[in-house]
Amino acid sequence: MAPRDPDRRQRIADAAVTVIERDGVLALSHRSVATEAGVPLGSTTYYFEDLDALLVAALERISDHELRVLDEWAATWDLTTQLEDALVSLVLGYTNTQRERSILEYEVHMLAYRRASLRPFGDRWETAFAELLRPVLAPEEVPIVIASFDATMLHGLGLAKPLNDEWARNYLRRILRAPQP
Amino acid sequence: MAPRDPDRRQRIADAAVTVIERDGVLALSHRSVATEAGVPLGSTTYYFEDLDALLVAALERISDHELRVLDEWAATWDLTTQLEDALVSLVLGYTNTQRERSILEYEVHMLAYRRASLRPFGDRWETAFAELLRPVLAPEEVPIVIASFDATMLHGLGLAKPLNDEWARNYLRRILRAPQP
DNA sequence: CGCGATAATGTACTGCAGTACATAATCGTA
DNA sequence: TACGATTATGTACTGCAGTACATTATCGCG
Repeated sequence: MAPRDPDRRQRIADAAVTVIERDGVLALSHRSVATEAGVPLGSTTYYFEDLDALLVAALERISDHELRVLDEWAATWDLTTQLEDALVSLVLGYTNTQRERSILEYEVHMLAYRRASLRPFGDRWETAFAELLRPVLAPEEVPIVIASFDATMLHGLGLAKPLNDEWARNYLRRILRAPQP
Repeated sequence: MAPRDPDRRQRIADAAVTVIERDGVLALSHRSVATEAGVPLGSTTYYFEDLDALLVAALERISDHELRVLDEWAATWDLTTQLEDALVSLVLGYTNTQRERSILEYEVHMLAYRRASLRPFGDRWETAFAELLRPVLAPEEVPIVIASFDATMLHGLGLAKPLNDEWARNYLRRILRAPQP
């Protein structure tokens, strides 16, 4: 028979994303997701082998979304000539208007240290970011700029107040305009 | 009556530290700690109101230790004249020989975003670090240098191989020797 | 129209965790 | 030495979570 509700699997995965974003990765359970999605408990176990599969599906969706945002960012700026502005804008967008999501990203990064099945998600975004930077930077500069991006992000997320535009710019400028040794 | 075993509370807290370091914060439970400490289950609930109290006690001990390490570091180097070398040495020490501990530090940082009771631990180390840097840097440089430290740490922890000495030095140098705007 | 395959569900089983608490052990002191 | 205050323990209770699985619903198709 054909599925009665062909999107159900996706809807469950979406509910998982919602739960994770709202309450953190720890709050993920078959039951919390089933409630969130408005489906019976049996559905979540029917569509996902076990909890890990559900988590992976949710992280996949989150990750996909993040990569899309990153591509849009790359399409908006001319990275060759506007790298500094582009990076500042990216950082501010994340820390000030995508705070929850960004925290989640780093949460996953940390989780990945302990749970091997999450390892890929820790790297996916960073790899894509590196891909975008590669054409406009010397190869050895890429990890340096990425590290400086992380630094600005962490600083911004740690603040109670929104990240200051000039602070971010100043930090990134030091890296980008540094004299090569 | 006098306590039969006056150090028991400490021993339990130590066992909690061991569990957390070995298996992560998620693995912490009354039972796992009791087993680790070799005490009956009743002991952990006797000495600690609830699991959160136990977690806090463990994080306190970890935090204390980290602050002591930081003080030793500050005493070893003349930060006024050797700041670059000192920072490189600190980063390498953490990423290459204190890897587990360092990951744990960032884990707690992330947890603190969600659990209010852990908030203090996210900041304690950073505050102490800032304290040490304040005398040798312009005030506005302090958060910048801390951010660069975090950047180098994250980069180092993300690598499969040990962090490269020269990479860390190069990164930090860009921040420290940048021309002031 | 009915039948079989597939989709979907509800429930029950198991294990673990936090916590409460009645009970026992211990030791200073009168 | 006996008592009682305090320390310490074992166990039982409760709730939640993952998972298995028997059962039911649905729909395409002959």
